[in-house]
Amino acid sequence: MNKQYKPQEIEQAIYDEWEKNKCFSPKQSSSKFSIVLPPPNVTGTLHMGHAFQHTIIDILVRYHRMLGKSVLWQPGTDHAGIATQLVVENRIKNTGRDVKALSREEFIDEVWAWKELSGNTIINQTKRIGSSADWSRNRFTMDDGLSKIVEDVFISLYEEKLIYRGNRLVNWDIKLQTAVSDLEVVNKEQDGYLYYLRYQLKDSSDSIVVATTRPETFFGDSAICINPEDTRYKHLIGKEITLPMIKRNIPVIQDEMVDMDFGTGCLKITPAHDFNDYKVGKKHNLDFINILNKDGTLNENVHEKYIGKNIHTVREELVNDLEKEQILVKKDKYQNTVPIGERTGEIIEPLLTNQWFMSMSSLAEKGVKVVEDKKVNFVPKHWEKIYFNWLRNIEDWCISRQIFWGHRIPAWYDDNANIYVGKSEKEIRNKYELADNINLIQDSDVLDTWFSSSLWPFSTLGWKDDKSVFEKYFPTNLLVTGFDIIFFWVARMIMMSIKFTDNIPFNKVYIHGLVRDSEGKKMSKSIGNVIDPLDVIDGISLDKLLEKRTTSLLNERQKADVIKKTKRDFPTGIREYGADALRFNFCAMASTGRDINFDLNRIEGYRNFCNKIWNASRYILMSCEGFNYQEKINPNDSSIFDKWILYSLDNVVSDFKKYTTTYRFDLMANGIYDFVWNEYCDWYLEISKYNMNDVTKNHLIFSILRIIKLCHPIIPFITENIWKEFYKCKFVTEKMLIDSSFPSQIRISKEDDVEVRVNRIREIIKKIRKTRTELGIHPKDIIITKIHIKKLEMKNDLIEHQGLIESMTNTNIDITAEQSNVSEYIDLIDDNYTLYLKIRNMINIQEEMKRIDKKLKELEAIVTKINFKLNNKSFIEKAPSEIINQNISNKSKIENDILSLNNLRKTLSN
RNA sequence: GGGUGAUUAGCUCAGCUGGUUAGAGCGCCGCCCUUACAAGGCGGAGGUCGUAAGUUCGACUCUUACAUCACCCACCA
Repeated sequence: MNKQYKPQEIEQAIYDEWEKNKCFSPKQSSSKFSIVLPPPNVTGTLHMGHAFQHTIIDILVRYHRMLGKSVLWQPGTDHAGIATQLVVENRIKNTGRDVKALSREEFIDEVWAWKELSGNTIINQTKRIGSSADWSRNRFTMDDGLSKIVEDVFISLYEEKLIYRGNRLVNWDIKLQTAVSDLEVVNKEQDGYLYYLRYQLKDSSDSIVVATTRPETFFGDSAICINPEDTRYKHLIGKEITLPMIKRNIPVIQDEMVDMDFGTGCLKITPAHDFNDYKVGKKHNLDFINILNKDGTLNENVHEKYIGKNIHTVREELVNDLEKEQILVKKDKYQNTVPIGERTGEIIEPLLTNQWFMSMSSLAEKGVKVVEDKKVNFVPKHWEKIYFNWLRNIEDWCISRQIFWGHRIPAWYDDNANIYVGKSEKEIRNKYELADNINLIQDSDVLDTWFSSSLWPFSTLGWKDDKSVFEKYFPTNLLVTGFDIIFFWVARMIMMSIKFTDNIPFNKVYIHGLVRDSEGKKMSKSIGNVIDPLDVIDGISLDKLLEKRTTSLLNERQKADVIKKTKRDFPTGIREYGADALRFNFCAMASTGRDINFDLNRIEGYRNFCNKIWNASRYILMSCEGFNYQEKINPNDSSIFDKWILYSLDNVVSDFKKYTTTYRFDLMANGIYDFVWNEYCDWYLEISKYNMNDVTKNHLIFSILRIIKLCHPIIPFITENIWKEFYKCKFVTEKMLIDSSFPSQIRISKEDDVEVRVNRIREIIKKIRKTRTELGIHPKDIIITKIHIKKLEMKNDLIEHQGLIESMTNTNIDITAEQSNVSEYIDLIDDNYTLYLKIRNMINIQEEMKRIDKKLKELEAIVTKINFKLNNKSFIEKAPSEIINQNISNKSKIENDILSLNNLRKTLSN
């Protein structure tokens, strides 16, 4: 074995070996564990969020595999309609070609080519992280099988009238020229104005003033609305006003939805361009006047001067004109929110169009129920509230998109706009007995990408094509995903599964946090703080990192900023830390659903931890060369240290199991870290050096193998590699760690005092070491020490391990029955013993005295506090006895410390 | 406007159903290149747990109010 752990030399080979040996395919077993991977979008490469998610899933997958279950991790990728289409459009543009010149078929071919590229990149990245998914079952949402299911589901929902086509107000993305769902719209605050417009009454010289943030929509007004309680305008109800410029007459109506205190109390109603107005329009049976073309230009319903102008840029000109004509009364600064398309960043316009909708209320009800009934559980639980809230206020889902990339809607129209839904034109002609001379055209729209995603847990698991797989692995045990897609995906999967399989898709939903940068900022290309998981695994030079972060930035100032910050944060680039360190980091950071601040220092710490395990293993292999290892431990041979470490290890194992069910990955990682480093390496391995006999060797191998197994789910590469070394030495018979079984509890009869006895010895060692460094005694100077034992039960242990203590403290020890009060000794007092250290060449007496006085003060304050408690009558009466005893024993311990310090003080002052 | 989460050491975070001298990693300080590991060893400094009140024998932990930050939902044009 190498002296240093070098992840880049081992990881690739190990992964290849796992794949070659088909280690990721489910084994035969009566119990199963199944999980689907949230399919990443084929929009490019994986980011830190994916790496985090994969790590969490992989830890559980490997753990359950080691429990001997039939484990299926179903991987795949998502076609991600709009997002992917945009990426490909940009690519085409960047090569200087015209996207619009391409036919639908040509464009889709381009996307498929891109999909190959991106899909492969993603799979390779996933592998580099160590994910043990069953690649033989890899799926893509637009695979034939999955597409067929999408089609079937659509048809069946249509036949049940849960999918319908309707002319409705939808969120229209002008840039993409497609409808998008409510969820794909984000609201942004913006500085704007509130414009006051004067409308003239018909047949009267009177006028009224309305306030609006969108003056350009007045061409589409079909009423003025006032609150029935508003005495200022009561006389106007039923009258008509004439719209400026276009001179169209519209009625004045009343509705209590109008806020009398806002603006003038008069509200213009534009039913075809505002969601609230749409409702008013429906309620009062108003005209729906559309003023917009699909490309965002104004149509012939506006004044001719503005026809063909863009609705987003026409405002300034229009307002100027209104001002000239004295229609604009005034404008006030006003902060309002505008809807922005999530993908394009363009302002979304409400637009009246024909779209396909899915009726949600009945499905949502069932979706609520399974969570209420605890058939599906969210971790952390508070997400259930958010889930309920959304489902209980759900609107129908607009599922059609006017783009090319996606599942084409299986609907055809004849020349009279009759709708036929079916698998193909041929099937439809049969089904509806349509004559050949009837012209049929397929709907050009595709489905919202989340439609196919919502079927993912069953469409990938053989719902239609492999009953044995479906029955065995569905429902899955768990879903691991981010909170940002609870509505988009999680809720819809639950609803669709119930609808089509009559079952839930998963029992548990573990919601993890977001991976942010080290300052807690969202990682984003425009801020230039993105770190690629592969760059942490493989390392990257500063130059390359700068290039990566700035190539997509156009703004020069932004570029300079990013360069400056990157140089500050990564002056020498990023070193290669390996996948295991990255994984351990994610594990350690994954506390209950909180966001993660990604910090390279942390990674380095965990890389060091891997190195620690590496070297601990190396030490044991070196020490046990040629040793005839017996897998069975005979407790009669074990020293108290052997027993102690086995007990502790047992606790770590049972904690690990507990944390897999409570999803406390952070505690899992910390428990292992603490045990391996601070107990196993710092103490047990050090102790073993003093007494390297066959019994010790046997325990060393036994314990390290358990540790390697325990760590494998988190850090699979390094542990598998170490395992190979043990296999070579014939210490293990199973060839591959991934196939081995997770450690079970060792049931050696517990001896309660083992830990106490070991700790006493550790205490003595620590006390001596502490005193040595505090007094500035060089490590090489031997300290003459006497130990006076007060508690007889300690004596045997002390005598037995005297040499060990001497070697670990560099002392010469005399175990004596007598108290000593020779002045060249200082005494450290404990309940059970007193240590006398013969100290020469003391230094810095002044400073030591100061330190001692400070410590004394602290301890005395604590004693005072405890005394206060113990003297408190109600405390004695009401507190449980074990708490009281604890206080009493603490008190005596601290009083000993005080005594020691006082003695030390006395010795020093002489 | 409604909701959720957060606020603990210089930084990043643990602290479960109230009871330890409030912990860890990184960073910092001192000593040590002791043949598993300097990506290391030994030791150390550093916190009135956001503020205020309340419940309790006892509050980092429970209650209420407030402050600050983050996010989500709905938006009065």
